[in-house]
Amino acid sequence: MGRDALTVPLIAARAGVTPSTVYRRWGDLRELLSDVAVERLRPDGAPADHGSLRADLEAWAVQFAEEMSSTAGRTYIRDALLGDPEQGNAVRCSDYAAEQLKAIGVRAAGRGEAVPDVETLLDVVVAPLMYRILFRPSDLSAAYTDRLVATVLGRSSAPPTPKS
Amino acid sequence: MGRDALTVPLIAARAGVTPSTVYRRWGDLRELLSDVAVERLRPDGAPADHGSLRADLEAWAVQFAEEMSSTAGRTYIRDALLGDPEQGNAVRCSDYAAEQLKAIGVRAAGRGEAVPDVETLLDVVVAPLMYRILFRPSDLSAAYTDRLVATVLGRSSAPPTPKS
DNA sequence: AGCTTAACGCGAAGAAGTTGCGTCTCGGTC
DNA sequence: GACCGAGACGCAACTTCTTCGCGTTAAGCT
Repeated sequence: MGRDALTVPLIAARAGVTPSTVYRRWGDLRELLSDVAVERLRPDGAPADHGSLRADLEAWAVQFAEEMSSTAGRTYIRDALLGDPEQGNAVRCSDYAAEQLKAIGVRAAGRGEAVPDVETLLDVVVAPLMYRILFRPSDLSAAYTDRLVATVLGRSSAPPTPKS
Repeated sequence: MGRDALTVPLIAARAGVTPSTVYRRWGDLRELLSDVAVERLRPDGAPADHGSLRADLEAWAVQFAEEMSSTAGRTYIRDALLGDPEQGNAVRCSDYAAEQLKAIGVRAAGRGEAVPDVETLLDVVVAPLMYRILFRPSDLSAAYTDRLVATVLGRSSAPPTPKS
């Protein structure tokens, strides 16, 4: 069935309940889709270990870019952003990325590597990717993501203001 | 009247036409709001001249952050993003920022200053601001925007890959 | 066992979205 | 100057979604 032809009565029928139940629980189709989107955007597991901070970040960024820039990914992002005016679901999406980056950072620190702040990673790697996905149809090639990672690694790797 | 209580029949009545006319022309309330949002997000005029590239960028970034992070601004951004699956309106918003940055850059070049690439400015200054506005409720203080500007000015100011 | 609370189904009423048809106006053409 | 085609709009009927009150059921607690 069509994605944008989705309606609350259809979902209710599929779920075996009446539409009023769905309306009472979620109040709106957008809120429901927003919750669904957040669930779909949740990362599967811990980011893969490639042996070095740079390799981990590059691999993660490439995968992130691919998933988020796909048609399905962009739909989920838009749904997540739209359905919740309180930004709760948007924050959740950002937290997913932050958690993954945090895990990569902890692992790198275990290897003795200098690790950039998560906030810095969000600003330098995630934000440009997301901005381009949402606002500009551009190529998010591995070369581009690698450049972003190189930027953040070439910079002050241990900022004086740790977050935790 | 309530912002989210807006409906096509209301708009049609205000415009003195029948709802079917509005539906035929825009097809959807979201598309209409998207077009309205883009119009509202259009910058008023050329960015102010403060005598130096750094001052111009800082002033522009602060104003941009204030406007976009306000309740009205975020609503417009969301409307613009949401109403157009083809991303045409989102691209338009990004182009607005790019044009402003371009103007600042041209002016700085006229002064003999080294000017960062517009793409770089978008990645380093605009993207983090927009990402935080959309995904993270954080303070977009002047200190933060200044730090973003300092980052982009401290970096390679004339990348080897000019865009135009 | 009896009570409270929350959730659901049901059905009606209201509002929004959709469509086909007729009319009008604006161009261009003979 | 009259005719004709295209596009846009109003009108109205129809479908679908959305909301709401009421009665019922099931779960948890005393």
